[in-house]
Amino acid sequence: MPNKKDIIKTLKDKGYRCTNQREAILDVLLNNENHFISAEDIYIKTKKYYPKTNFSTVYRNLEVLDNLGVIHRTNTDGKKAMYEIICEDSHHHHIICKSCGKTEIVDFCPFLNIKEKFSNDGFKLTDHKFELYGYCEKCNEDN
Amino acid sequence: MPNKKDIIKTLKDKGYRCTNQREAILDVLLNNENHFISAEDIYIKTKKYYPKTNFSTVYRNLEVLDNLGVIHRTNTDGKKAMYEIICEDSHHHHIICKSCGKTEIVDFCPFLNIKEKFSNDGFKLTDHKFELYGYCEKCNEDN
DNA sequence: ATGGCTGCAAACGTTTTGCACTTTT
DNA sequence: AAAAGTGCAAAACGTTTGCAGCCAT
Repeated sequence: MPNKKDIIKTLKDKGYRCTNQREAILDVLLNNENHFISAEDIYIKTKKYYPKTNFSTVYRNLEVLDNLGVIHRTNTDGKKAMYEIICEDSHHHHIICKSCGKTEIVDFCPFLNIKEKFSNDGFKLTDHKFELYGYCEKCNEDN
Repeated sequence: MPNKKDIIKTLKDKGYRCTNQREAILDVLLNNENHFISAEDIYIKTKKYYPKTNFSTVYRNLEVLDNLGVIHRTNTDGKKAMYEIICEDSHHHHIICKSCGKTEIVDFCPFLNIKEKFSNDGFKLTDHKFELYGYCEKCNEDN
C-alpha cells in the first residue's frame, strides 16, 4: 500500500503542487490498488471527489505521476492505456480476461530470472511488461 | 519461418480470399520476421509490392490476420500498435529500446514456467506478453 | 507575486467505418 | 452470380496542446 503522504511529499520535493484535482486523482488510483484503470474511469471517479475536474487535467496528472514513477501505464488491449499505482512492496503482474476485462494478480515475476542475463548485452534494462491473457471462469462458461 | 503457402491455405479454409493486397501485406510481414513493424510502415512497404493498396485495406487485413493467429499485435509505446508475424517454431519475446525503438530477440519465455500453475485457477490462458524495456548500447552512450 | 496548474476547445495521430464499386471464387 | 474485399472520404477514438485565467506556495 503506497503512502499518500509520501507521494505528495515526492511531488512537492520536485516542485509540483498539491491541488484538489491532483489529490482526487491520486485518491482514485489509491482506491484502485492492484487493478488497472483507464483514464476515462479515473476521470469519472475523480469527478465524484472533485466534480469540476477536467479530462485534460486527468491526462496531465497521469503523465506527471508516470514520470515520477508513482504509477504504471500499460496498453493491455491495444487501444486505451491503463494505469495502476505502484506498490514497491508488492511488485506483481496481471492475468487479464480477454472477454470481460477482469484482472487478477500474478505474483510470479519473470524479470527476476532474466535480470542478470541481459546486464551485459549492451542493453541497460529498466522496465518490463508481463501480462497473461485468457478467459476467466465466468466468460469461459458463457461460451 | 512461417510458410506463406500454409498461411494462404489457412485463409482459404476459413473462407478468406487471396487478393493481391493481402498477399503483398503478407509478404511485407514475412520479410520483417522477428521484428515489430507499425501499420504505417506495413502500408508503405506494401505499396512497393502492390502500389494501389489502401491504408484501410492494411488495417482490415491486419485484423483478419490477427484473428487467425497469424500475426501478433502489441503496443510497445502506448501509441501505435506494432505487428509481427508468428513463427511457431521460434517463439520469442523482445527487448525494446525506449529511446530509439531498436528491438532484439529474447529467447527466454516465462510462460513455460507458469503455464500449469494457472491452468486450474478458473482462468483459461491463451496468450501472454513479455517485453523488456531499456536503453540499447548506443542510446546509453549518448546520455 | 510568482510559477505551476487548470478549464476549455480545438487539434492531433491512429484506427475504424459506410458505401459504392471491384475482384476472387 | 455471389460473396468477399477494396478505395475513398469521413468519422471515431483516445490523447495532447495552446492559451487565458486560476490557485497553491
